[in-house]
Amino acid sequence: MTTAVLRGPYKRGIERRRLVVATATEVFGQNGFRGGTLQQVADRVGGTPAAVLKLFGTKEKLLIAVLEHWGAETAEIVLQGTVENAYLDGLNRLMSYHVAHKGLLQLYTTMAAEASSAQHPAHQFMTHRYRNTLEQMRHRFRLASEAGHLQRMSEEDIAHEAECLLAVLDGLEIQFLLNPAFDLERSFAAYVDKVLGRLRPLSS
Amino acid sequence: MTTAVLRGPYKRGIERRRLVVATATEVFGQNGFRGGTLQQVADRVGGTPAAVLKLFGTKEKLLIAVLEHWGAETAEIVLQGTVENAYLDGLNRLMSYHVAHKGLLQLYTTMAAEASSAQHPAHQFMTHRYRNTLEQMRHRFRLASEAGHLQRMSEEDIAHEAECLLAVLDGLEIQFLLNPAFDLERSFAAYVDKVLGRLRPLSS
DNA sequence: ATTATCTATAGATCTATAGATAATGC
DNA sequence: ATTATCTATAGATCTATAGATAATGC
Repeated sequence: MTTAVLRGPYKRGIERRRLVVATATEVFGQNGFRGGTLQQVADRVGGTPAAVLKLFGTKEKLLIAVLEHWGAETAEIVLQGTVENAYLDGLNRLMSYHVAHKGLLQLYTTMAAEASSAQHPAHQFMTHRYRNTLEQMRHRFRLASEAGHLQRMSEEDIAHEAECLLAVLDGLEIQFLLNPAFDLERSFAAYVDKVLGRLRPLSS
Repeated sequence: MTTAVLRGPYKRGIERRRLVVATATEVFGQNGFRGGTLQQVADRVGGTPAAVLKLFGTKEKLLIAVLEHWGAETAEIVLQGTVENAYLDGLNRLMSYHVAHKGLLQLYTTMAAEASSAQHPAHQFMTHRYRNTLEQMRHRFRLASEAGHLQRMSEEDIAHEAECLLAVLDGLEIQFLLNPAFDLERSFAAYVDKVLGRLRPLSS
C-alpha cells in the first residue's frame, strides 16, 4: 500500500488555469454566470468542458476564481493613487485599465446587476465588495480632508461624495460598454476634476 | 370552405399577458435573459411553459414585450417633470417608482450590463435607449438654460452634466440593489439638489 | 368557432462524472 | 507516478411544436 504523494499542478497547468480564468471573465461578462457556459469557455481556449471542469472542480468555483482575480487586479491599480488626490488619480488609472480590458469591465457590471439576487453565487462577493469600496472611498476622502488636501467635510458630506463617486464610476462604465465611441477616461477625469475643484481648501 | 375570422385575444388572455410580462420582468431581471427560463415564468404565474410561449410566440418576443412595457412605464413618469428643474424632479419620481418596483429596476440594470454584447437580443433596444436618454437629458438642460432657469451652459458642459446625471442614476440604483437599506431616493435627490444649486443663475 | 391551456415530446443544450489516453516532471 | 486532457455518457435541463381538451364570447 503506497502513499499517494500530491505534487500540485504542473507549470503548464498553472498557465492553462490563467488562460481559462481570463477567458471565463469574457464569457461570464458577456452572458452572465447562468447564461455563460463551460462549452463556450472550452471552445475559446481550445479544449473540452470536461478539461475545464477538472481544473476548477465546478462551474461555481470557476466563477469564484474569476472574481478573485478581478478583485486583486483592480485593487492593485487603485492603490497606486496618492493621498493628495484622495486616491482619485488611482481611479483614473482604473478607467484606463478597464478601457484596455473590456472583458473584465463587462464581468464587473454584469455581476453587479445579476448578483443582486440573494441566490446568485456571487451575491456575497458583490455585496461585500460594494460595502468595502464605499468604506475605502470614505476613508480616503477623510484622510485627504484631515491632511488639509481637501476642505473640512462632515461625515454626511463624505458619505455622499463617496456614493456619487462610485455611482459615476459604474454609470459611465455602462455608457462606455453600450457605446464604444464614448470617451470613458476623459469623462471620468472631468468628473474627478470637478470634484477636486469643488473640494479644494479655500485658503490655498 | 369557410373563411377563418380572427377575433383577437380574449379579455382574460389580455389580462394573462399583463401578468406574464410583469412576472418575466422579475425573472429576466434576476437571472438575465439567457439565465431566466420560461419554466420559471410559468411556475410563478401558475401555468406551463407551452402556455406562456403560445401567448408570445418565442422567448425573445417575450423579452421585447417586457422591454417595451418598461420603456413606456418609465417614460411616462419622467415626463411629469417640469422645465424649471430641467425635468430633474421627474427623475426623482422615477427613483420612487423604482424603489417600489424592484423587479423593473433589476431588469433595467441587468439588461444594461448584459446587452452590451452585440449578439444579445436586447442590444439594439438598449443602445438606442441610452442614446435617446442622453439626448433628452441634454435637450432638457438646454431648454432650462435658454429659459433662464439655469446658468448659460456650453454644449460641452451640457453633455457632461447629462452623462454624469445618467451615470449617477444608474450607479445609485446598483448600490440600492446590492444594499436594500441604501436610501436611493434621498441620495439621488441630494445629487439633484447639488446640481441645481450649482447651475442656478447667479443673478437670482 | 375562436382562443387558451394542458400533456407529451422532439431535439438541443448543460453540468458533471467515469474511465482511458497523453503529457509532464521527479 | 502524478497531472492533464479527451471521449463518452448520465441525468437534468431548455425552447419550441403538435395535438387534444377546456374556456370564452359571438
